[in-house]
Amino acid sequence: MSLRHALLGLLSERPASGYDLLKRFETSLANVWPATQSQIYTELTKLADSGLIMVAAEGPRGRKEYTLADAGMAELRHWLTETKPQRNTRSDLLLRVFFLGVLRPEQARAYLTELVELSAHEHEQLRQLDEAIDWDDDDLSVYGRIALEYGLRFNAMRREWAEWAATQIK
Amino acid sequence: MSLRHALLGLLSERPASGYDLLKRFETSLANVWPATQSQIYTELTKLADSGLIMVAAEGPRGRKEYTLADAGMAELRHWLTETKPQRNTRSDLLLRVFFLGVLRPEQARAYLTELVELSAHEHEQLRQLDEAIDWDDDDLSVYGRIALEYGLRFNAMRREWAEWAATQIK
DNA sequence: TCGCGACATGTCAACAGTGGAATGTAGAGT
DNA sequence: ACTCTACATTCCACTGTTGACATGTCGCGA
Repeated sequence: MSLRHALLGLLSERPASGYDLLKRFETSLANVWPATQSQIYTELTKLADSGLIMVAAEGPRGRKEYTLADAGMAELRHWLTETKPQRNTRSDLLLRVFFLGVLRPEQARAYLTELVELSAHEHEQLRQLDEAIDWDDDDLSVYGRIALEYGLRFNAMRREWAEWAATQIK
Repeated sequence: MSLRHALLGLLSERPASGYDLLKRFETSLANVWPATQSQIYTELTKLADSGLIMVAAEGPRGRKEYTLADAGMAELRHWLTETKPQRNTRSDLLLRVFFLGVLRPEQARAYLTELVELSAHEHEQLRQLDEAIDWDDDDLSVYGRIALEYGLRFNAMRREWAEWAATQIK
């Protein structure tokens, strides 16, 4: 149940409406924890019901601006410190690798080459994002930069691995 | 819907019962596509209903041994070649990093240090697994080895990243 | 002033995944 | 003969995720 914590986390930075949060999911969290509109609105209602967040203000188009309640902040901290990271690794990308043996060698190699390109492409996207943002010294910047660096290193690693893997076939 | 393809993939290697497949999920696929018992049995029934697999033999304890049908092999090949890998990246581990700012610096650093240890531990487990298996030249070995190498590189990367990240704080 | 795009929320059906309970059999060792 | 473990399947309630549909408003530019 990490979606609720993602929402609490975003609200810990500043108050926001469901719509605002949706936008922020699409941009900053898209690569880490994608969420749909329906999921976000449903979860916000539940969070408000259980008192972890509150409606602080109502705006123009039925807009409801939520803020983090004390209980919400406590829950967020608890999630960050007390709960152990659970292995959530589910990768259809890697799953396919296990079964490449049913294809002809050149098809298998083609799949790995696609992965090389995919990784290179994603790496480039992140690099451009990195350049576009002017990083400050605040928390958001420090941890945002750390998360982005993960993406860069991950894609570099995956690219090299796929290149190596292609040489292993046949 | 990758579970069905994972099952098709395993059955492409050799016929098996639900119980057999469960064991193989627990060992070889656990790090890539975890699945529970209930999920596997349900999916096998659906696959048999739609004619992608067949009950080839019935054994001792109500055991049903499934084999891949031609249609199943076709579907497996289709999945491997035609469908593009979809970004399934959902990482609660990385999600937390975004919000480490709400903690005190030493707590944030502690989290990253935990990640270093986790990565080192998983790396070691995979290294031992690598040693325990005597790799042949067959398809299973080649692609199994490639997948395992991914795990090794991934954990090495994550470890270095977390070590670097810890130095970035405060 | 009219229309369009961005803002804004809510609901629903369907599917995927989790965890546990219930049930029973075959075979190996004592 | 007995018991225990591994084998083997089915069902169920609950939560999480997806995608689509429905509905409406504000404010800006032509």
